[in-house]
Amino acid sequence: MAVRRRGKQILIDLDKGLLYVHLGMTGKLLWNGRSGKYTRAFLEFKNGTLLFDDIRTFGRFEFFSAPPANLTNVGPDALVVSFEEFYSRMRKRKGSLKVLLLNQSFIAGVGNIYADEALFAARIHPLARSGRLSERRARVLYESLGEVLALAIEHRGSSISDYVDGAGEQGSFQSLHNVYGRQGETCLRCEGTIRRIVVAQRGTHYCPRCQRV
DNA sequence: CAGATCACCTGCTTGC
DNA sequence: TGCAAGCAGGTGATCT
Repeated sequence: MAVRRRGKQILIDLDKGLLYVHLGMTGKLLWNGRSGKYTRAFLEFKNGTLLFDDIRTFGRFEFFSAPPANLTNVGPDALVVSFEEFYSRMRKRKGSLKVLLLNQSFIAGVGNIYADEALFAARIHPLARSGRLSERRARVLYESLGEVLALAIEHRGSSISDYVDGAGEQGSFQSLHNVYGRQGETCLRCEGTIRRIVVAQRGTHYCPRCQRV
């Protein structure tokens, strides 16, 4: 049984078929866990049971005996993509950078918090046009994104409320947020005040003073 | 086909 | 105190 990941997608190869899992916002996998109010699905194996719990039901837990070819129709993983590919594909886009970073077909694995944090680290305005970013600034963004994601993984992500993962642990990256959720507070890098706007239906946080278009 | 908008769902927070 | 309204977010459907 091989377990793979691409972006936010978890793919588990079974003897016959494929299990596709997406945790959405609040999903978690439990091995031999106790089923409860939020257990949405389970799969029994010879040596145990895989449970899928999900409070907000944004996740997916699907078994395919014959997986469709386009099941993983997402771009290269954000931690794997080369700068050359990142930049050349970015240049062809006309929309804003925030939207592009969230687009899983561009690169896979970046969520709302990490898009805001990466743009802040790179000093780039979330509404900056993707196709107009200089190569030098694109490289800063690329490196910032890698650093933000690596640090977040090291801290087991950002836990909302009292959410715990399948191992019963909380993430702690939320205490390291430099811009996400800090609207109205002073920028940690300059004298600006963090602003919150809505982009692509998502809360977007940035410093209007040190993040340039 | 790229981009924009809406809907889905549930627990927590806010306001009266 | 209690209850209603507002909010959060990943993605897929739908429309332009």
